[in-house]
Amino acid sequence: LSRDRVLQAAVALADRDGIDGLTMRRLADELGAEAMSLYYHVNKKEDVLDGLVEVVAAEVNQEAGRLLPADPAGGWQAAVRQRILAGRRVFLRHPWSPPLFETRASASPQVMGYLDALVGLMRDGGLSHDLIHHSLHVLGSRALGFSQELFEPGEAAAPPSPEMAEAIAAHYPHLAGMMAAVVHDTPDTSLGWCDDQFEFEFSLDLILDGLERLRRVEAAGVPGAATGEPGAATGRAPGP
Amino acid sequence: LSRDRVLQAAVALADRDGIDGLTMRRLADELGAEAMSLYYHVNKKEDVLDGLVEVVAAEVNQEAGRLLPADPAGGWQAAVRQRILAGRRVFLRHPWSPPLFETRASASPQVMGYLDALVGLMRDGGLSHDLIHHSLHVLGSRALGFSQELFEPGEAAAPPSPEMAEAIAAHYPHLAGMMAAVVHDTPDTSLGWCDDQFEFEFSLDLILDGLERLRRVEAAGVPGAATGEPGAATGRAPGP
DNA sequence: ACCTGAACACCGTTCAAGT
DNA sequence: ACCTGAACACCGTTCAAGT
Repeated sequence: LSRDRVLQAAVALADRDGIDGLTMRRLADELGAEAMSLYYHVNKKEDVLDGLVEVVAAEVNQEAGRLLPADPAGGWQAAVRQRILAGRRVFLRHPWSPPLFETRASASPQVMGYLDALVGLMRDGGLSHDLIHHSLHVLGSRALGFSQELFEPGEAAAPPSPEMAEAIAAHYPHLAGMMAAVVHDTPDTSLGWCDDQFEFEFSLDLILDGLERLRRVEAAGVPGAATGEPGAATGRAPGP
Repeated sequence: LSRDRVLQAAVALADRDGIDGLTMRRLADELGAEAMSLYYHVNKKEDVLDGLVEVVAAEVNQEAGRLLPADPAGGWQAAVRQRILAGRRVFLRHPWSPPLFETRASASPQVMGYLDALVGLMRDGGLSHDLIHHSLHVLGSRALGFSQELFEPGEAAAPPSPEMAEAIAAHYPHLAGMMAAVVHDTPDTSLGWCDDQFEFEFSLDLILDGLERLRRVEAAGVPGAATGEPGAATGRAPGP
């Protein structure tokens, strides 16, 4: 019994039963010990949860570490893209972990290390520190490899039944129109009308593309011109 | 005592004590009743949490409903932007609610109504249903008015102490460089080196701008050309 | 119809006690 | 040094009982 073994067992338990199934008592059971024994290796349950973030983030770093150098033709975007998609593969294996990262990422050395490397890739690509800072805000959790969907994958992703669709159409005409059009236009994905991997990559590319555009603005003009104020960033005229 | 009064009290309690302070027993106390009385008006605690999403989302719709029509010169982006920023004002008042939305938005008629109107605005702006669908994925929770930060506002947002900065610099050179540069470049915001409102608007504009660009691609070319496959969206050549 | 008390099955955690 | 049993203060929830 050790802190490490406790954390490994906790990951396994969460993978199997979800985060709600992770209980100090059940965790101890899993290890063939009494609940109170855990407290010799761990301060509180909070400490276990912090440790889980650390373990999963380490897995992300390991997955990212296995990557071959990205095709230079793809620019900094290709390098960032493949790193983030590597992270995503890990989160698909541990779907209970994103909510944990959302509250605890800031405390994790492994996460800091991951982001440090990501910032390095962007720096190599010629982005200013200021633009990189903004990019971390735009990416949010996507920088790590997951995104919080409003309608979680698998639920709204399943095609609604006809009578359900009818009811939706009556109250939410625009949503209904959108759903009908999407299902119709992409029959190949109609078993679930949202392809999560596709949408993740689409979103990531849209953001990386926007950042690259700002990099070019910076490179061409006055430093800070691209990031000085909202609106300026997108070329809109400042409001009244 | 009624379902409505229970939910109102729950919002007030969460505003005051946070989501962890929201307990069936304490909620009953707040209402001058016994814990078990609540179960006459509510099925389970889950039902209360669903209700909270509904109440907050209704507040978002109310805030959005008060908006004047956006300046037509700003295009669909101005309309979407002001609607989303209205939502954000509500979430600033109820900071405990985003995690709830992340798991329960799909069940909420109020959220559906909000999104329906948002889709309508984009439709008016000439975006295809397909592009609108992607845009909801890109925006994620930002469509509603909040974004999940990896480093939560207020913590990493405070400038690190000198010795802390030293330690960070040793292990995370790129992060340290970024932090130093950002603090140096924007001394006016140095009391907290991230201006959350600015970053939210910056990110939102970057995304809306990317979507508008795709709309123009669609308008100019073959339908679906802008959204057919990852990479195509950003003009990159498809990978091998 | 609406509310309640007692009770049950769980939590995380403390603390004194074991080896 | 490491583990444990009993106990405490809390949970959500059921159920029979009150008015």
